[in-house]
Amino acid sequence: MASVQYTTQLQAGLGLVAETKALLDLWRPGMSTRQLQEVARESGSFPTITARRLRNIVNECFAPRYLISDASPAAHLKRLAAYVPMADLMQLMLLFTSRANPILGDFIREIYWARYAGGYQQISNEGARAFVERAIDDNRTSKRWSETTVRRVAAYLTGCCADYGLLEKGAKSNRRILPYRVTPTASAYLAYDLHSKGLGDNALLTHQDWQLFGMSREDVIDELKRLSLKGHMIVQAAGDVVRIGWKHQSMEALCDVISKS
DNA sequence: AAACTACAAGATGCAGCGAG
DNA sequence: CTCGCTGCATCTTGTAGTTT
Repeated sequence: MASVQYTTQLQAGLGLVAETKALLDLWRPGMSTRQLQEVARESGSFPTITARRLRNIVNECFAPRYLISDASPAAHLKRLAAYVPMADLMQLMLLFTSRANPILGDFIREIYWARYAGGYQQISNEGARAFVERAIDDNRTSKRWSETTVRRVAAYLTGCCADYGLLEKGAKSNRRILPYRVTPTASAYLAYDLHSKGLGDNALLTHQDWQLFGMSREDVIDELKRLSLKGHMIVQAAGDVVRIGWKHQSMEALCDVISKS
């Protein structure tokens, strides 16, 4: 159990799909958070947004999600953005947003997929609220949140899921669960991402990031086998041991191959 | 029963504030 | 300064009451 603290950072912005895409266009490798903020302000891409709000979006949402690890997420997404469908980008945004905001990742892993598997039709903000209250009881927050903050963070969790396509959109307190499945682009990216971080082939299969997409170890193996048909890798499964032959030399190489397919 | 209206309740965008 | 939390304003949605 990663005992990372939960924060209310999601409140600075939920999915921000369109804003993220616009910022990726403006961002250049090597650009700092502050520079991006300035470029965005002067670009005219955000005519209706105040400087204060832009600071929220860039510093509290874009930077923690995509400018970590030497900005590699931003660099990769920028490479992909022009070529791959929005649905693929949104899955990767979900991945990075969940890593930046552990409360969202845990909510998806523990509540969303449990409800999905249980055959429920919808998830309510009340349900999300119960999750938040339990987290506070478990000392996952630095202090006990106020009543309004609990209610709002609960709504942000479901709202963010809606932005990324896991739940029905719109301002609702009870959202329908939508069919959701990892795409080949997202799974190939995640597999190579974990590999490039130094995870062994077997440890990689059970990494918690797969559970954002509701995938068990066996689901991951099946998915990697499908990817092998596309030539991304070679998978050898013998009993409990899995060996993967990695075809691409780097994340950059993978992104280029995906873009050209 | 359907359509319309008015109002309450809820959701979200935004920005200020205190702590460190 | 940055980070994390919360209050406020606005917009959206649900609903009760009224009219057709």
